[in-house]
Amino acid sequence: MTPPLSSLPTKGPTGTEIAEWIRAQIRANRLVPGQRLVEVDIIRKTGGSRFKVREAFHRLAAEGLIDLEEFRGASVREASMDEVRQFYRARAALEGLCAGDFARKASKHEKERLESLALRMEECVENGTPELFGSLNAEWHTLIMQGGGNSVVEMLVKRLYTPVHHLLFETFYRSDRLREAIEDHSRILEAVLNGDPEAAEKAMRAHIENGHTFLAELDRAVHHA
Amino acid sequence: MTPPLSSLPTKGPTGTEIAEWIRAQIRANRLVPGQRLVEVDIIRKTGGSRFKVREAFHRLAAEGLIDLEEFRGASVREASMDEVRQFYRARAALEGLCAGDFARKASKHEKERLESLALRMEECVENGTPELFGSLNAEWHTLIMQGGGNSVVEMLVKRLYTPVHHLLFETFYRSDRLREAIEDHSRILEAVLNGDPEAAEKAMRAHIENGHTFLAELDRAVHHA
DNA sequence: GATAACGAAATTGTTGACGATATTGTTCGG
DNA sequence: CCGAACAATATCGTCAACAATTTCGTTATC
Repeated sequence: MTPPLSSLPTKGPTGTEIAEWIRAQIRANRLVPGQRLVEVDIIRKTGGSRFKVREAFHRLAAEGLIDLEEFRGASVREASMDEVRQFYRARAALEGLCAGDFARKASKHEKERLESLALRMEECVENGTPELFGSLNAEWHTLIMQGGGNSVVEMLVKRLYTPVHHLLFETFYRSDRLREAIEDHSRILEAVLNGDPEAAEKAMRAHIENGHTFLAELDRAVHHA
Repeated sequence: MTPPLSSLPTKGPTGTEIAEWIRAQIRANRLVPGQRLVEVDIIRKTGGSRFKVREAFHRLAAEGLIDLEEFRGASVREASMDEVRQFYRARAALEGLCAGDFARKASKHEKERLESLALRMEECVENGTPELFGSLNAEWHTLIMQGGGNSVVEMLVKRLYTPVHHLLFETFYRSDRLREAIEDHSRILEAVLNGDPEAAEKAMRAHIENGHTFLAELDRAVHHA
């Protein structure tokens, strides 16, 4: 067998990659809840084959990120406000667990990094750079989850984030919520520095519940208007 | 509106049904960790087409229940002991959350049902009927999760159960573990009857952590032999 | 006897075509 | 002008055939 020419470089994306592309689109709010995902469009935009696109669809459907209806294709799943509440409560329990573990076994370097992130986020609030706050905040939560040493929980939490990512992003432009978050963070940081797992868990759970409360009130205000 | 499954007589199983069949096989320990899943075999045993089987594979891979390797097909994922620990810790946090919510808002009927289940499980230990204990135990946990009113958490927990179901099943034949579980259950029941969410959460978390401790010691004993 | 090279069989990856269904557009009658 | 029946298009579901790759048994060589 002589595979004559090096025809390798023209390799399309794999199903997993397409799924990640779709997830990214959803996080970036370029695909909004309820929007239909037409196979041909995805093929055009990603270069993948129809087969791979469908593979991606099934994976995302299993994650609960999209709906698959017979002969009607895929559409971005839209979470009800009650479901959003459930997402936040689940995250509170899981990230609380991680925060406790992190307080239990964080290294000196990790603690310093956490403190540094907290300081930089405070600067963001003063300087009015919410986009930077968002990425630092993601780093903050990732650091604690990875430091907790439970990759299963980390994956679960990531899946809980994606469906509400666009909502979360809005809150970064609300300076009152940011100030509240800063206070939450300092409480978490203090508990971690003191090596107090229970306090860290409690503070993290409160932090996330606060985030949901803010979101719920925002939604209620919009609904009344 | 929805012409579901039964109204289509001469049609093979859908992808979701095949996935559920595979899950059931894994839970029943008829498919053991590491075992390869050959497409043709699944087709023969379920009557589904190859296309549907692959659809099921991708769903299960997204759940993390099977591994999918290029040109090497699917195989039942085997969890390391460390991963099993992470499963149990995640479950402890999530089911603890549900137990708290359940204690907060369980109806009189639900409380009675919980008490009844506890009594019947005690009888199982005395009568030596571990299979029945297993199904009652499943009912117990399901009741608390559904009563908590968080279907998102319920789904997450179910996915955390499946990969360790065969291990869990073994423990039902250990009367010492069963007696320990009975005591855990009575503590949870008491907290629920008292309407004490924090105690209920704490007791549930302890219950599941105990379950893992037992499993870990069992594994250590086997490993030393 | 051990090892490497080879080839047949088994298994999975991919593509394209065709039927089934939903969606949209059009026409007709009132 | 409006609504209902009908036709055209778009989109999805399924399957069968083919290509690519691994796996495993066989043989040749040292």
